[in-house]
Amino acid sequence: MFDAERHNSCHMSDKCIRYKVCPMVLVQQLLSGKRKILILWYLSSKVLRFNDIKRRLPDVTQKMLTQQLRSLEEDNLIYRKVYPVVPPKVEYGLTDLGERIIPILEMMHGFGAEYLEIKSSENVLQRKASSDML
Amino acid sequence: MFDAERHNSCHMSDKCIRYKVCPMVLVQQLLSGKRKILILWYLSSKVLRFNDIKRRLPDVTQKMLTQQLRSLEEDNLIYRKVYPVVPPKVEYGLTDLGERIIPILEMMHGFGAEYLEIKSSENVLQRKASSDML
DNA sequence: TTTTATAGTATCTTTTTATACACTACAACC
DNA sequence: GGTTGTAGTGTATAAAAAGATACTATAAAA
Repeated sequence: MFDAERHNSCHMSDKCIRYKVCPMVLVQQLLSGKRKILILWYLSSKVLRFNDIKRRLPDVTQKMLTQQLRSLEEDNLIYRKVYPVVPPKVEYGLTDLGERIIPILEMMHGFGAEYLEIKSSENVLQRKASSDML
Repeated sequence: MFDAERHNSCHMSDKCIRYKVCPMVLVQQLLSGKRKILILWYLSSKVLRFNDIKRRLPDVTQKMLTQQLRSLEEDNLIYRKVYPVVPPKVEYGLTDLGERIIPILEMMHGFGAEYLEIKSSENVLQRKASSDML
């Protein structure tokens, strides 16, 4: 495993020095999962049940989703509320800590949209350039 | 692989509808690597050479770092500039597109710091509570 | 009566990711 | 003449992540 405490060579080390772990290394660890950002994003609009999340992530297996959810729960970014009913009902939502990520998620969404805009305009230019060559 | 085009069940789908891919799914793909966020973070302060980055990521092997860098380059978030000298010199830096991520990285850093604050104050409380029980 | 739905767990296999280690070129330094 | 440094590549192996599939309980609906 990647040992967070061993490196603190961040260019904000003046601000980081008070922590044993570099905040950025921590964030990298919290968010580096194949679907964690998306799960947080879906939960940022409302509380969802297990299958609600699963439906939004069509290519995830139950096992993997459970794993990712447990990991986010361990990190205290989401909570898990079990209703003792049959059939089972389990709700997932952001914790107070998790809600602090929402503005970051919103910026990411904005960035993704910009990225797509730029890429598509590049493609338009490329198509134009290659048709000009005919 | 995880097929970005197959899901668009984002709660911002009104804004996403113009794209084939949900911007958030794209961002998840761009950033989900074990060290991508950190690499971008280090490059956001200045242009770095291969070994400069490697030194900042003590637990990464050359091969893995090369792989991550190539992937970021493919996604057009970083550039790679080779100087034809001996010994070799290669510089990595953020592209224009990559620079647009900087504000997100800065917020992440802030979030990480908050997270650590909260966690450490919880630990203080925990330690206090358990010592009170003696 | 059979089917459907929920939120999982258990087991096995495949795929992906990561590691260790050896090797390259050539200039400059000792 | 031997060593060091750079930025890699190549091969083999080990570890981790992901996937497929089958299975659970029980209520309610068809």
